[in-house]
Amino acid sequence: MNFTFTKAERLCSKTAIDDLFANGKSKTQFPFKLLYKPTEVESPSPVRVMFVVPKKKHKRANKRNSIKRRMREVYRLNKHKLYEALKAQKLDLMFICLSNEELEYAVIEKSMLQLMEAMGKQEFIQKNNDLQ
RNA sequence: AAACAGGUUUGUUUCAUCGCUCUUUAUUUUAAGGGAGGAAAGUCCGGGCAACACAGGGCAAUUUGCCAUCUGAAAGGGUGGGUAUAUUUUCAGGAAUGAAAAUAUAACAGAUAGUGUCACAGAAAACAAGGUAGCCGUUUAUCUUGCAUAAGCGGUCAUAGUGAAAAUGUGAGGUAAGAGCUCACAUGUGCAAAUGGUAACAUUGGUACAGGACAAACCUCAAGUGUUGUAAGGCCAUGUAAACCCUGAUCUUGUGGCGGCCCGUCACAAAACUUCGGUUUAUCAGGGAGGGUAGGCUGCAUAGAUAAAUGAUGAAAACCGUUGACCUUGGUUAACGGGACAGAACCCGGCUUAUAGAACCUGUUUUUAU
RNA sequence: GGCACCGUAGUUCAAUGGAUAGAAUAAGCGUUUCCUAAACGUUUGAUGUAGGUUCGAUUCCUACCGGAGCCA
Repeated sequence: MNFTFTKAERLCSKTAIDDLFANGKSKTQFPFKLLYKPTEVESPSPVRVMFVVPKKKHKRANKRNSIKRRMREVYRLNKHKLYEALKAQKLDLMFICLSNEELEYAVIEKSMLQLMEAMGKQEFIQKNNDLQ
């Protein structure tokens, strides 16, 4: 099992980000909101992901940084479950923090796992529908 | 000794697992090494660096402003001194007040270069002015015949009153009453001088004057400042417009007819042709306006990226707090809890603001002892 | 990252250094009406925070806090 989190697994292109904001679908599970969109772009990783903590919610840069680091850590340790659920489907993801408070690791882990689980199911169903 | 306030310094350490970023090495993921701060923050100043501009001088705009000295590239900072104001203490005095000392504060050049402002109240707010208070003189009237009352005219600003502020204070002379009107002493300011001091400034006598505050109002004086900021700037890729307008230079150039084209020839000319709708009007350089692109490299670092690394989880040690136990009155031990402010984005130097805990220094208050 | 700017009633705006900080609108109460609206009357409500200059500060200066903006 691979726990690395390299550059290819992150969503870095400005055009892709704009596209995700414009055309992506969303799912909310409070402290977080998830934007997602299936893609056809060729990349070595099945999922490209990014993490957002808005400046409106957290004024101080060190607090934004620490929340982003915890979110990234949760994703890094649990991404293999999402990969198994997705199979060949490729996906762009964006996690947005909605909370005003500084979140603990356990809270982040719980709600992000729920979101990723739901994402796996939803994409599976959608893929089946496309096949039918 | 405790509490509080201010200042300076410091700003936890180690291990395990899983990771991130950069460099070098390897070349398919192997090894080695580097990886946040005192403020990285605010962007308040100064500089480097870059692009553009630039004969010289002035104007405008803007910054700084007691003196000496040290530090610094500069901005700024340190130390000492001077002056002013405030507070406290002591001394003198009946008091008003004065003198000395200590502490704190000061954007602390100029209000006698000029302009402006000073609400309300008040007679008057800076060229002084002059009232239905008051004081004084005088005219008329009254009857109580007076050091009277009322009215009018005039003098005056000491007294009262207004105000944040009322044209220096005390005493004497002077006067109808008064007034720097005059004199003496004092106070303050300007001028030139002497003495002390590197200087700011202080003291002394001379002379002229009596002048309100505000420059954090304009301003004056002295000393300085070219403008814009790394999203600057340079290179590459992608993409478009080979079209339009202006200027200059060059050339026989442009348009139309004929010969299939290159090209040649004929006609006309800044206009030519036309189906009367319109169509066409050379090349090069510079500028304008418009269109397109929405990426990368560099700038760029002995930390260093470009949706932006420096971490997450667990454990231990030291420190602090609470509770319990033991010996005993400050130690040991157990459990639980705590660790601030804050995260580099071109780099330095300062300033400002934030900061748990620890150490040191200063001040205030309380308690105890002498 | 850099550069420039703004904070006044719940809202939109005024106010030359002179004060009880004004106007419209909103909100509350009342009058009118069978009731509501409209109209009329009335009340409440503010200078972002902290210092300084000044007799006096929304205004001038300094430091913070907050909010919008520009760059190729």
